[in-house]
Amino acid sequence: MDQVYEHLIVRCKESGLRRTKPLEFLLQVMSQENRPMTLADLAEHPVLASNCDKATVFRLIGRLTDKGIVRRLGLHERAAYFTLLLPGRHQDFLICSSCGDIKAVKAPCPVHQLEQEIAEQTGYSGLYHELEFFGTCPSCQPPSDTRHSLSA
Amino acid sequence: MDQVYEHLIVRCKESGLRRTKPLEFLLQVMSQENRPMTLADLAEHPVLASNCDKATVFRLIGRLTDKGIVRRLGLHERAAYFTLLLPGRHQDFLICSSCGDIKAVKAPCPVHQLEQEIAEQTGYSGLYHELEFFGTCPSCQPPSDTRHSLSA
DNA sequence: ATACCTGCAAAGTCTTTGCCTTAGG
DNA sequence: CCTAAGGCAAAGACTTTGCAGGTAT
Repeated sequence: MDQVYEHLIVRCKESGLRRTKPLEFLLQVMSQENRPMTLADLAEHPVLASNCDKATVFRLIGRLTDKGIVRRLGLHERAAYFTLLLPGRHQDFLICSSCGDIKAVKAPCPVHQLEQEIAEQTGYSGLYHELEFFGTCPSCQPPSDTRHSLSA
Repeated sequence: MDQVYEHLIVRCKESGLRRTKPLEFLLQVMSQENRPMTLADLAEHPVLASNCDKATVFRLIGRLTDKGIVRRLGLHERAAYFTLLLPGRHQDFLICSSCGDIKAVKAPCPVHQLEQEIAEQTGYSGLYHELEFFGTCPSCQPPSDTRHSLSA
C-alpha cells in the first residue's frame, strides 16, 4: 500500500510533475482507496477536502491521466451512453480512444462463465456485465511505414 | 432491423407506454444505429432533432430504462470515474446497481486472449479493456427467506 | 374524458477555465 | 529566477424539472 504510494511518487517525478502537497495527498488517497473514484469522491475525501481545492484535484487528475498514471473509466465523452437491451443479444464494444468511434465486437463474449461464478460467490443477483475494449483505431494511428490495416 | 423495431414497439406497448411519434422516432433511430449513444447523439440525430425536444428524448430514455428496454452504460453515477493505472495490475469491478458499491473482482480476468485477437483483426493499437459486472448486492436485495450470503 | 406525454424554458449539478498568487527545482 | 501548480470564483456543458397545453387510449 505504502509501496504503491512510493511507486507513484517516483513515476510522477519521472513524468516531470512537481511534488506538491496536493499531489501527495491525492496519490495517498487514491492508493489507499484503490477503487474507481469520481472527482467528487476524491475532492470530498477528508484528506483532500481540507487540503486542496476541487479545481486542483481536477487538474491533477488531468495531468496524471496524461502521464498514464491514472485512467478515466468508461466511454469517454462526458455524457451518459444508452443502448438497446435486446433479449438474447449481448454486445461488447471496441472504442477508439482518439476519435471516439464505437463498434460492436464480433467475437463471442468470454465472460459468461465468470459471471456465473461471481453470482454464486458474492450473492449478487441480476448480474450482467459490460465489456469494452479501448485503443487507437487504424485511422487515428500516426502514419508509420507498411502496416496493413486489416479492417477499417 | 425493422424486425427489431417492431419487437421494440410491442415491448413498449406491453410496458404500458403510449405510442407517440417521439417514441417511434426514438426507437427507429436506436434500432438503426445499434450502438451506444449519448443523449446528445440521439437528440441531434436528424430524425429526432426535427421531430422532438431534447427533454422529451431524455424522458423517453428514462422510461425505457425503467422498463428494461434500454440500458444506461457505465458506472452509474453521473460523473467520471478515475482509477490508478498500476503496472501489471488489471482490475475488473463488481458494482451494485442499487447502492453503487464498487469492489474489485478477485477472479482472474478471462479477456486477455480475446483482446489479443481483436488487436490483430482490427488493427487497433494500444488495446486495453474494461470489464464491469453489475447486479444487486445482498444488502440491497429484498429480504427473502433463507439465502446465505457467502460474502458481504 | 382522463391520464400520460410533449415542448419550451428555467434551474441544477458537475466540470472546466481565467487569473493572479505561490512555490518547486 | 522561471515556470509549473494552486486557490478562488466565474463560466460552461449536460442533465433534470415545472408547467401548460396536446393526445393516445
